[in-house]
Formats: sequence, structure tokens, C-alpha cells
Amino acid sequence: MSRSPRRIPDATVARLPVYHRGLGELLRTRRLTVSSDELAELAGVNAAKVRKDLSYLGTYGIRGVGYDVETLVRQIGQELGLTENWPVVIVGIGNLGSALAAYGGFSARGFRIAALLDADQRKTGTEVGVLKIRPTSELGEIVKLEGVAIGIIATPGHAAQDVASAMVSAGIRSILNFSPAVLTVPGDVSVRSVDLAVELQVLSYYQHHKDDTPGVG
Amino acid sequence: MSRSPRRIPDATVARLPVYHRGLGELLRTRRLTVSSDELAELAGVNAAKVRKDLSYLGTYGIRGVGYDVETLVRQIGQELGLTENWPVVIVGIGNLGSALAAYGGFSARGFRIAALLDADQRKTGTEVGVLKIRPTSELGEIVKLEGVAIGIIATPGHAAQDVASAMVSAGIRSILNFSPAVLTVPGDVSVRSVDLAVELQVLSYYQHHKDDTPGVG
DNA sequence: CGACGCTTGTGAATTGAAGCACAAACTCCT
DNA sequence: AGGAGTTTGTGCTTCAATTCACAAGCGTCG
Repeated sequence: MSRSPRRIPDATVARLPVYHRGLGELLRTRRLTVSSDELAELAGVNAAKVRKDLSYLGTYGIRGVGYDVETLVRQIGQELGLTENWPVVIVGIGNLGSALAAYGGFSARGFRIAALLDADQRKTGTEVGVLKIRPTSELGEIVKLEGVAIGIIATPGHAAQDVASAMVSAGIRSILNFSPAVLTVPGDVSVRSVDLAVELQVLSYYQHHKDDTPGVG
Repeated sequence: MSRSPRRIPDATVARLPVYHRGLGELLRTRRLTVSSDELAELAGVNAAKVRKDLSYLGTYGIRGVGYDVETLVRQIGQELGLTENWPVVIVGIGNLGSALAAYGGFSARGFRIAALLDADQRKTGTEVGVLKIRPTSELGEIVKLEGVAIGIIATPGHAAQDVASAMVSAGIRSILNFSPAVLTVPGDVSVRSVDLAVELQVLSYYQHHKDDTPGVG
């Protein structure tokens, strides 16, 4: 499908979006080239890591000069699959789900919200921005019709597994889970979980141990 | 400060909250003991990792039996510093900030929202739940008065660095950043960043390459 | 009371990520 | 045209995390 010369390490994949974001800013300022040093600064990592990461994409830098901003942003976007403008569905339109629905960052960076779903009948029909909330039962239909590949779960923890299973049945193979639950899915389905309380608790650990160790999260 | 026998690896620290969450569920079902196997299932990792992680806390398991649920949940909570009931402030009360303010998970798991701050004068005074939104200028005062140690940034990217700097000046040494910006802070300040679009883009990568590799995020 | 079955704790081996340091390659200036 | 100054690309080293595999310890049952 893509012609990457080598397999890209997970740690690198996790940083590519950050580079992409920084490059987008440079693009807006009309910058033509960028050095690994500058990009490192922008992404909050060190230069050697930037160079090694970018080397996995193939060779696009020019020695003595740096990287062409436009080429690089296009190349990373291509590698991340942002050109596909993936349609996503959000299930669970509570406070967090609504915030996600309204969050401009998604539409701005390669994703299109295809539908908002909620199990609560009192919510269905309500409008959030330009989209109307629809019942969860329509998930399968929507996925098929719109070619949805990515699902976002923003339900309470107790509902998350059922939603995940429904997503998998519907054909979704990538899930972003904001609920505090561990999801069980088939091996070919990718899940990323973000638990807000977990993030805080990790910070709490380092705060609590500030005198022992200057470690950073 | 704490009497941990050894330094706990970062990767382990990141998993402790997940174990803590799982143990909390067991506690509610009155389970007395749990094996590394069961806890692994609950946390979505493998049993060897659970045992090694828990071994950093000291030895609390009983061979042939497992771990005492209540002891373990207390021990992990202690290690994470959850007993301190840290006061936190949230700066930037847009959609995401409001969602965080309303999110029950924080108060439920060791944190207390001390204040909501926003730079927009049209928002200050408005009530979100039981809290009134206050102007950002009051940050220093609030931090001193309430002993706030952890700050949450939910502003747009362009405002984030200023807020972070203000937090540091005010004495905050742990920051949870939801804005799409890389923050520069002194070395003794911990920062964790969660960029929702980045998470989606990482998923996008694996989705895009599903045929090449069955890798998971 | 001894043997058996379970489950932990941890050394040792393996895998993966990060960081270093320098040769290679390019631009610019004279 | 050639030398000085930059900046990339990457082999090698170091460090951290994961996984394996098994001895040690505990409870139970005959």
C-alpha cells in the first residue's frame, strides 16, 4: 500500500504527528526549510531523534541545508494517512463527547466527524454544532454508508465494552477510547486509550516524589 | 518522604494507576485476593509485567494465593500520592475545560478542583457546576491560598505557553497540558501532554498501514 | 505430616529505544 | 575551483523495558 522502505518503530510513529504539527506552523510563516535542530525545538525532543525518525520515511533532507518544509509536511501527512480524511464517529455525547464534537482540531487535521451517537433517547435528535445526535443502533448503517474506519468512545466506563464490540462488528478497526475501561477486541483492531484521571495520577506520583527524584513524566 | 525500596521505572509508574483502577472495581465486588493473572487481564497487560511492577512497591503478594486487594489498593494509592487529595486548577474553560470540570472521574480518584480560570472576561463569573469561573489574573493568589500543586491547561495552543509560565511562577510544579503546544518549563516541573488530534493521527497511521502490519498502538 | 498444586518474586536473556559521534554531502564565499 | 562552515544520515554504544523461566514459598488435601 505505501512504499516505506522499512518498518517504522512505534516510538517514532507517536512523534510524527508532533513534527507534522510543528511543520504546519512553519508552513504558515512561509518558512522554506528547517533544520533538525529547529524542528527538535519545536517538537520538544532532541535533534538526533528527529533525524533518525525522519530517516525512516526515506531520505528527504539536504546536508548543509536542512529539510524542505513543504515536502516534509506532505510526506509525513502521507505516511500518517492524513490525506484520506478519515470519517470518524463519536459514541457517547456527554460533556467530553460534546467537547470532542466541537473541537476544531479534528476537522483541521485530517478527520471528518461523520456522526454523533448516543444511547440515551433524550439526547437523540438534539443538535451539536451542525450534527444531530443519532441513536447508537444506527452505528452499523452509518459505518457502512460513510466508510467509517475510526471510532471514538466517550461513554461511561460500564458502557464502553459494548460500544467497542458494536464498533468491531460494524467493521471499525481503529478505536480511540476515552473511557476508564480496558477494551477487549480482536487482534487486528487497534485501540488507543486516554484516561484523564490516569494522566493526573501519573503526575501525582512525580509531584508526590519531587524530593526523591527530579524525574519527568 | 516515601520509603520505597527502589526507584520505580517510568513505564511502571504509568501502569500503576491502571492497576489501581482495576483493584477499585474488585474492591466493590468484595473480592479479597487477586492473582497477577487476573489483575493482568483487568489492566490489559501480561502477568509477568504485573508481578514485576508490583515488586517495586515491596513484597505484598502471597505465593500460592495472590495479592490482598485492600492492601494493594491502599499501597498503590499511597505510592501515587492519591491520599493527598491534591487541589488542581483548570485554566481555559472552553468546551474541553468545561468537560474536564464536569468530569466526575477526577474528584472520584484523588483530586479536588480548586478553581476554574479563563482569560475571557465574558466567561468570568459564569458558573460551571458549583464553581464560578474566575479571571486568570487570580491564579497566583489561588495557588498560594489553596496550596495547588497541579495545573491543567485546556486553552487554545497560542495561549498555552503564557499560562504555563504563569503557573510555574505561581509555584505549580506539575502540569497536564491538553493544548496542541509544546511547553517550555524549568527542569523541576513535570509536564504531561495529551493532544487529542495527535492520538487520532497515530491511530490513522496504523489504520492506513493495516495491510502491511498488524501492529497496535 | 508430607506431597502436590498454585502463585509469587526475580535473575537472566531479549528486544526496543535513545543518544553519541563522525564521515559524507551540500552551500557559500573568496 | 577550492576551502570553510553547516547539517544530514547512520553505525555503534548505552540504557530501559519486556519477556522468559524457574526456584522458593504458601496452602490444602489425603
